[in-house]
Amino acid sequence: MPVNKMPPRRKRILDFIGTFIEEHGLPPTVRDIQTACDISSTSVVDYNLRLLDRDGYLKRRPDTARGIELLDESGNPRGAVPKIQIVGRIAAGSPLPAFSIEDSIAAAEFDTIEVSPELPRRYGRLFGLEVQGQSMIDSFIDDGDVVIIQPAENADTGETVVAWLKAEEEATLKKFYPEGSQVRLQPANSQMEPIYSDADNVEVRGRVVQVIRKLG
Amino acid sequence: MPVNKMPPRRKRILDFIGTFIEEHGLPPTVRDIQTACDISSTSVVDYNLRLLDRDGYLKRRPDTARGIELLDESGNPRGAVPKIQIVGRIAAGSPLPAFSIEDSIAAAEFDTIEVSPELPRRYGRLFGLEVQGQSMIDSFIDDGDVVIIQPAENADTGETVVAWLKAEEEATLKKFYPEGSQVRLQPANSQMEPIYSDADNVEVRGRVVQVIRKLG
DNA sequence: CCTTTATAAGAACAATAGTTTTGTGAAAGG
DNA sequence: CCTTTCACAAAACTATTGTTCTTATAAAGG
Repeated sequence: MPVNKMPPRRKRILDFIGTFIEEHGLPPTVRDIQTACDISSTSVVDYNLRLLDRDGYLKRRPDTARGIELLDESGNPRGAVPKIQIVGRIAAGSPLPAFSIEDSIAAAEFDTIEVSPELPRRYGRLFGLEVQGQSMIDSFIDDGDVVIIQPAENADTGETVVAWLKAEEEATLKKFYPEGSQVRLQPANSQMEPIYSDADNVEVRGRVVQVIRKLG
Repeated sequence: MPVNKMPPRRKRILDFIGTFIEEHGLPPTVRDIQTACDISSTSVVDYNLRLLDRDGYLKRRPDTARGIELLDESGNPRGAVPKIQIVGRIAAGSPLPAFSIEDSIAAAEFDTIEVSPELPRRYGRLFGLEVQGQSMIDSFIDDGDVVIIQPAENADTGETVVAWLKAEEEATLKKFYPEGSQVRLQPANSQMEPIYSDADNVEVRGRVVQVIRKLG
């Protein structure tokens, strides 16, 4: 059952559980839900929780007080600190690592970076790349910076993307401007000159969502 | 009672609660703690929980299943999404806003930014500044970037700091190198020249912990 | 009209889980 | 030596909270 076609009462229950956890730091009891959602019986709450469980919105721990755990779209526990895998390094002239998420999960040898929970909430599945060297200097990106990327094969005009230039075998981080059969790749730094390339030569690998520089 | 002088059993209980919440998404019961920490009676768990509560390590909700909430050093609930206040804007030539946290809390009109929970855990109290214009271009910092800062009056050699130049009435973000009665302020960009100033003229306002650039 | 299904209600039940009471031994202070 | 405090233990008690059973209603399908 999709979230937009959910009976209002069930949606209300689901929402309440989220805000309750947010507010109190622990899940609500069946009776908490009952009173908050104006339900006359605990059995009705149980009934709806069972359906929400069945449809993958939450997981219930049987015979456990407050044994409710909210899940995200992919079935993972929500509220867990989002750790984003740094699947490789990006540097002009060096190929990008495989973009397959499955590969990344299989090989658990990658570094991770903690990000704000807001990010996965807004953008879904993300991955990170560490910038090596000062090849991205024209976009204010320093050696060691981590760019958080949402996988994508295409981008809107003006979006900052990870672009792969086939002929040059070069990855770069630029603003994306399709211009007919050409593509203009504009550095964030307005003092630098854009790159023009044939549209066939440019592959968008993902949208850049955030750049993080750790210091100290 | 400081955490390093805590009886081992109590420390073990505190640690267990943390990992349990991390793993299960809800706090443990008294009996969960009992078995995990090899304690013979629930009353002993209760006894230690009471002391941990008294000393500000956690908060207990009476008569509530799993009513344990871990607190951080400042007494705020842990696990809550850390929202950091952007207390003002930084730009060369314009004065910095007041650094008093109390003022910031009083005036609730500020924007906030969500960061990784790791940050407050490692650095304690933080605040944010939004960079205005391209005055920090020499440190790879763009217009609109947010710098996360730990308040501090002094810094170690080589740390990146927010420095206030009294005579120039100018705030800047540089690496800090004290050299006798002089201070060298080195941009992160190695191609740019450092600033030298009299030590009396330089006030450290805080250490830069992270730089965040939002895109998309 | 009958059957099925989804949803809801009320009440009672049973398991889970917080609290209390009583007691013990060791260490500290006088 | 006595008292107090701290830390722990065992058992019983009570409150909370998940679960189940029975019944009811409305909508849908035939």
